[in-house]
Amino acid sequence: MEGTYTENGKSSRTRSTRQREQADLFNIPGFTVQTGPRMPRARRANLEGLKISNSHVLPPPPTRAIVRTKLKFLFKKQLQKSDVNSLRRMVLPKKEAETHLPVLESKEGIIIDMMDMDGTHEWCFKFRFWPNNSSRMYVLEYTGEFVSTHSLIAGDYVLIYRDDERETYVIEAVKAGDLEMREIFDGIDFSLPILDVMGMSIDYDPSFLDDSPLDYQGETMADFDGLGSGSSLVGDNDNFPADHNLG
DNA sequence: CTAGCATGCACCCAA
DNA sequence: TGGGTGCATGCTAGA
Repeated sequence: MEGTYTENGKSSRTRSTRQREQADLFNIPGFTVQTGPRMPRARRANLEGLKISNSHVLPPPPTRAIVRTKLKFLFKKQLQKSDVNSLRRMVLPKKEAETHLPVLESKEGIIIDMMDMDGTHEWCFKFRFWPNNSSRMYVLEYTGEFVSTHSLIAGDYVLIYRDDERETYVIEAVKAGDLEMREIFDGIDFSLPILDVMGMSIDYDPSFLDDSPLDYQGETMADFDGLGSGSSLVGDNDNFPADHNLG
């Protein structure tokens, strides 16, 4: 039983100070500073109302292609062990999450649909944050099947794009060794700040990918039923920062 | 000194 | 009782 906080001595702020700041920042009702065993946690939020399927991935649509679709590269994330383990969640870089993903008003977060660049999946993730010290920690939940589908391991990458025409996000799994090849073939430096990359207005044609099991037949994402207005990008465009509307 | 983030782990709940 | 969830803890980089 973890009953006391063990300061590592690197910070002059005590845990209680940090927790008080955290409580103030997020206006947590009934919060009192922990000085002993952890407080009992609130009852777990009921997710039933969110109508998330068990697998959190929508049924595989017919094979479709993402060809010459205008995609804006938003950011990439190198996966850590904790991103690919059984917890089925990914920690997102704070700056990128706040800049490029919908603004979260509550820690409960939102459901966000992402098209898979492989053209055969549409993923239903939960984008939320955890209060963390006096800041936030952004996570993408229900990523387990995405990770297993693409056999992702620590060191691999996920790339997040924005499709402004369809007003949806696109997620791509990239193996660690493949990112360099992507930069070479696409001429994109994924390490660049986002505005530098966005200025290129990526015309993305993934058909060169050898590891794609798909048959790109010149269709567009618009050909796929279910990705139109019904796509449940919770927290609609009003929530997007202005720079999402470039182009 | 602070913020960001990877990860540990207490706690909750369904089986 | 085991797995999942939510938050705490500790490490690291940068201001």
